[in-house]
Amino acid sequence: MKEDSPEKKILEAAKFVFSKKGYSGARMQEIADKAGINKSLLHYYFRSKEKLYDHIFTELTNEFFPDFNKILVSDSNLFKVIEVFFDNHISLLQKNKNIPIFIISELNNNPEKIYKKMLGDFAENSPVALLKVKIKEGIAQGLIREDVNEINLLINMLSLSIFPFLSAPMLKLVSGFSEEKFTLLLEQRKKELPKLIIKSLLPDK
Amino acid sequence: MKEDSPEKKILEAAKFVFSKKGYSGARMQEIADKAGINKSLLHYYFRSKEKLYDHIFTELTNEFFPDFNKILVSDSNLFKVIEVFFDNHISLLQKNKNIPIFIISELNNNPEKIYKKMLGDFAENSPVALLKVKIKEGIAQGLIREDVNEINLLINMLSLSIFPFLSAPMLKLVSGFSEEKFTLLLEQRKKELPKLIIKSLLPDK
DNA sequence: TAATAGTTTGATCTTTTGGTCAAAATTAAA
DNA sequence: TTTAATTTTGACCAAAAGATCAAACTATTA
Repeated sequence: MKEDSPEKKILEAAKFVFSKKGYSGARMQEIADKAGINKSLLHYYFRSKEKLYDHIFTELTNEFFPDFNKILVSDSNLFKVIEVFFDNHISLLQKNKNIPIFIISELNNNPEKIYKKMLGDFAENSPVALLKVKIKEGIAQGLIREDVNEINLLINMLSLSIFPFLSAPMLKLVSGFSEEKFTLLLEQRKKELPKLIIKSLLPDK
Repeated sequence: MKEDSPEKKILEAAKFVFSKKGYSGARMQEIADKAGINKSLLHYYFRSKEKLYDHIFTELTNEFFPDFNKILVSDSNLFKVIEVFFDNHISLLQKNKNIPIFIISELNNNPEKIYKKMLGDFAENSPVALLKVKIKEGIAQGLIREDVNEINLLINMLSLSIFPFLSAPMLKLVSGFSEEKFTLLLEQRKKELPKLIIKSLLPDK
């Protein structure tokens, strides 16, 4: 498909508008305008708003979930996995800044849709299961506390990497955070967060 | 205002629908149905959808931001402040489970609106400024590391307490998390998260 | 109790918005 | 170069959704 073909332009525009305003907030007219084409052409290529949305949904989740899973699949130990996770996951989000708000919104409006998608993408190797194995190994080696739990760990890791992207608009307003300052903050977090999480796993004393 | 007055019923219904579906996803008809009244009555009491939304917006943020601020205003030391924060903040969110998604969405569609609200509510005593003072005290006493930064600390605290509510629908699907199990998770986090954060602040060794 | 003010409703209007369609323009094929 | 297929457009349609209004109903009060 050519770079500036109508399809490409539509998909790009739709991705932008849907991910920013959600399904109900998005307007076909706005997408058409942004793509520089007639509204009818939208329906020519993608029969309906819903079909177009489904395209975007698939596109966005496809470029996100598999990468997300790959990050956790690794043969290194838990500490290394955590280090790599924050670096890769935050980098991934930097390339798709509005994926978090999109997925969180979708999750609230259509939990089943995301769930089905995840079932397909994660199948056997769910992040939760993977973490569980690594944790068991760590405990067996006496490297981490015995009460470490995979769900809590995953929630903490996801919280810390995703939340800044959800609150980015606020950050930008509050502290006069420029785009560059935000980038700096993220780079700093890529290094600090693994330390923070690992410290919390270590046995006391 | 009486408990079951139309106004009350409308506000309750509107709060539910708006916070679940957002402004553009909400339907006046649905609000009317949920309130058990005629759609015209909605317009009789609140001239327009936007006006009604503004009411809800004010109501939701009013019951949230001031409490949020109160939590951080305290004369105890940083560690105590952190402990109290997680307990109170998570409890507050438990009583308003869909506030996080509402505010995050609003933040993305209308950053200025939230910003103005915060400016009014926080005025002089911004949480950021308050944390900064506590951190300085802690550093002066040699209790915490010297490179601790108030923005990062606040982001971490907010991330860890808010994110579970944003991803609750997923949790409920993935691990067959029931409402009770979710509550249990939260109670556990109220105790674990202060430890996690405090550990990350302590000087090495 | 009669009159007035306030409340509630159903019908209806208007605007917004997703969607269709025939015709024009463009590209590909014969 | 003519013909056929494909793409693009503008005009229009229909449904959805917010808003209005006069009439009916209820409560207040003079």
